[in-house]
Amino acid sequence: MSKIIPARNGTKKDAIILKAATLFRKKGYVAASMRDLAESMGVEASSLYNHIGSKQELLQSICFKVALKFNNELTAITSAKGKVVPRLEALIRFHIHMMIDAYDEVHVANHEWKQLHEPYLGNFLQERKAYENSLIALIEEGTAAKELKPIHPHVAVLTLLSAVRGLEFWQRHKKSVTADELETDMINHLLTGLIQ
Amino acid sequence: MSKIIPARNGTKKDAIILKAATLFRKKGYVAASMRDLAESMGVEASSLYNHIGSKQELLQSICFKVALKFNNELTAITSAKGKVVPRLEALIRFHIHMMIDAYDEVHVANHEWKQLHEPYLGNFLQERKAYENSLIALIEEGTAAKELKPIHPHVAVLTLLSAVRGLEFWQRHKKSVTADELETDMINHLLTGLIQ
DNA sequence: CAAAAAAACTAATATGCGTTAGTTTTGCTG
DNA sequence: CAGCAAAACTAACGCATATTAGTTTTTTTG
Repeated sequence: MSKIIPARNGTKKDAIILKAATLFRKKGYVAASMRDLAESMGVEASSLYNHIGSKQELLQSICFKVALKFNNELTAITSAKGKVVPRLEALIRFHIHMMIDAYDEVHVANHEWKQLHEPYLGNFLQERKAYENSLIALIEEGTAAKELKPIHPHVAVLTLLSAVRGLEFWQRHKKSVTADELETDMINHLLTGLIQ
Repeated sequence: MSKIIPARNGTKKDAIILKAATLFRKKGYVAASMRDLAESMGVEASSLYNHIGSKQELLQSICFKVALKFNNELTAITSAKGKVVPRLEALIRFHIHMMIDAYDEVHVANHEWKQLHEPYLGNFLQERKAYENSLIALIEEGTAAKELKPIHPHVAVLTLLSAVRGLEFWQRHKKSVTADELETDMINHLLTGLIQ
């Protein structure tokens, strides 16, 4: 018999959620079994149920924890005063840092939300939509102030969000590019383009 | 009893693969069952096996069909003569068109390749890596010719590929932005930036 | 140190899965 | 229309799954 070790500054439940995020990222939510998860914690599958309600609850915790963090940051940024460009830059930097600090959880929220049950699925999509709309408003503010080029704001948001989401593929290049270089180059690319 | 209707200019197997792509995109490969697939074709699950080898084979067909199309196009573009920028532009346009014409299959190849068994998983990743490397070489060519800004080519490729991959989220906005507007705006954004 | 609570265990349940075997129906071909 | 191949069907297999029930072990508490 082994024991579940609580997460740093957290409960045993938190520890399970963290391991679940790693496992769900690696294998996908459906393909990852509770036995896999239990094994990775050195425990039998049924023992997990002393701490959690269900497998689905784990996914919900992960997805909404991530959503909350992004929402808090975006709210701070959109409600701040000042030029749009530096605020946009701050948001991109935040996305990059989230992808580095909470890689597994962000990855799972991005890829496995489909497996959420109702009403969580609907809530999650609604939060995403709201996030997108706030960002669209920020772009429009920038275009109106002539800080940004005239561009269809939906397209700009799509490009921005997709680009930062793609940071999940960056793990492979960690050796050749540092996080700082990445940040600088990506922000430059997204804000000022590739062409000399 | 119903019947499987062959794909236009194709076999019944092709028809199954097409439906599988749609189903795998909607529910994910693991969550999608052969019974789901059969039902969507108006047939019993076991009947599918008169035409296909296995569920896994369906995923393999989808992933490698997509990979082949992308590889062919990139080979044509990288081996062409001329300036880098218009070639890069052509590649981005190709990605956009693929996402519109073969949405389900591209989506599945992008999201479900993890579920490929060896040696297909290894082959697929190798093809992706080669694709990325060719694109990096193209960017480096552009930087050397001073057509492009000095940027870490890994970052540029990551940003470009991620942005076009994100087109899968565009279905929602089809009403407010046409494919042509999307193409123009995204290419402008990626090549010349957002800032006025 | 005894009682109580927490958390592990074993065993089992019901369900759904991919796939196979064997059989029947359909539809083409001579 | 007979014979044959293609393709559908029903039924079942073996296996993995999430979860529950009941029990035992460990840890905490008074």
